[in-house]
Amino acid sequence: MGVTIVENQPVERIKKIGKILDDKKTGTGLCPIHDFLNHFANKWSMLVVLNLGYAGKPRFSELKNMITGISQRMLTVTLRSLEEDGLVLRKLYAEIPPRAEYELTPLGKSLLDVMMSLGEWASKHEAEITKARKQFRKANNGLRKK
Amino acid sequence: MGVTIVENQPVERIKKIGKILDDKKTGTGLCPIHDFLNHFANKWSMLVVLNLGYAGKPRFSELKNMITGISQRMLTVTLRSLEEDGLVLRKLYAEIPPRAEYELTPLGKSLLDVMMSLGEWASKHEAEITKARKQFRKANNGLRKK
DNA sequence: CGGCATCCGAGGTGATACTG
DNA sequence: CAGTATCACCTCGGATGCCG
Repeated sequence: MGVTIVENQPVERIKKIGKILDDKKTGTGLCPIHDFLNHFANKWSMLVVLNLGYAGKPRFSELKNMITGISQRMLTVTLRSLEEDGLVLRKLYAEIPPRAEYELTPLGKSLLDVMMSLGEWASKHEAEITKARKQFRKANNGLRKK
Repeated sequence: MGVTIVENQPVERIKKIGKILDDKKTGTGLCPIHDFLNHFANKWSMLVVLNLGYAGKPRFSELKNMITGISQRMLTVTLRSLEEDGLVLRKLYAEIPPRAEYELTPLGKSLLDVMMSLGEWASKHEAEITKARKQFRKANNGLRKK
């Protein structure tokens, strides 16, 4: 029987990945996903997007309270970055005291869908990963250790 | 009229996100997605997973050549981390010269699906983001600048 | 309240050299 | 070939203080 060929891996999938990876260079010389990750692969961006999707139009302090462990600075920086990328819309009301509202743009909402998939995956497989980590550490205890 | 309620945002989606965010704490006191991101939110992990999904069972050096810009060290570290999380399987053949093969575990393949969604999103919206960035910079030139 | 500027330490990342 | 080890950098991210 066919040992390695195709296996249960659809050829179509391979093509898809190839497209993601190769895609006409972005001018930066990187594939789109790479370029995307450069800006977006940090733990706060995704959490902010998810929480914005959850909350609707939270104010700055509301958002800060929602996201466990985030500092004011990081929330500011992350929001600014997302705003710059066109994923988040910032509305500042010139009131006293000042008020700011944040919400996802349509582009941001489209990303939210993907983020949700990722979140659901994490939620679903979290236990598996934790288990794998323990096994790994047990198996390699004193082996690959320094 | 109901100003903020529901809007065009399905209630079901809100519930889903809430679940992702709140889920019974992971023991670390963080929601699953947060915990996941702590280990996984760096630019290399996702690229390695995607390339492994693409290549099948590449050797170390093959993988290194596939991923633009990654250093030997970072590839090693990333692979080790993924292996520890149970996403990647490493087969080392005791030959001369040595040979190592890497492949995704079933768990890793399930993540691949999600990564592909992310990759397709990035590929699809990359131009939009680039455009948004330029606009943002133009609009705020000398405004929010230092 | 909603930021921004600054300082500073910890850790991520790369270059280089070495080993089995 | 497939790593490990060491070092040096340099960005990330927290703490603090100030402003509109």
